[in-house]
Amino acid sequence: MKNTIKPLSTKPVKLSEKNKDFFDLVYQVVRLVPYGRVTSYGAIAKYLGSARSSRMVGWAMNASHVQKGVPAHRVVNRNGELTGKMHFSSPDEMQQLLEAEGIVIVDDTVIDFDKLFWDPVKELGFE
DNA sequence: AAGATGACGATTG
DNA sequence: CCAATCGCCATCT
Repeated sequence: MKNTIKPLSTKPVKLSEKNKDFFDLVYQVVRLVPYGRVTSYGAIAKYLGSARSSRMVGWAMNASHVQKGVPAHRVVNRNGELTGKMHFSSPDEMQQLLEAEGIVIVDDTVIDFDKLFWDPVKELGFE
């Protein structure tokens, strides 16, 4: 799997305007996740109005690692599992970043996920 | 052009 | 509770 966004490449960004918007929105929402809290792909998808396109959120996150200020480690799946840890520079980086924020993780799963869960729809309101 | 893939999620058996 | 399936939709091969 190659990155679609290659800012350092001669190849231009290969994203349509529509997707660019979607990516930006995802980044913005993720950036709003408070320190020590987490959210899910589905929650973001729902907030963006595409409740059934959580996979696209995951895809957006895949490209987010080239962005700055996007705490991708605060985004886990609906069970609080660190499903995207393998996509970090180091497989353990995601967990370490979360633990550094006081989040307890056991077996790649966030403990008290329901308490730490930050739902953009609920916190920011529906648009 | 067609089928496979995936940082997902909900449902069903 | 675990496994199989389906819906979703941009990308990749």
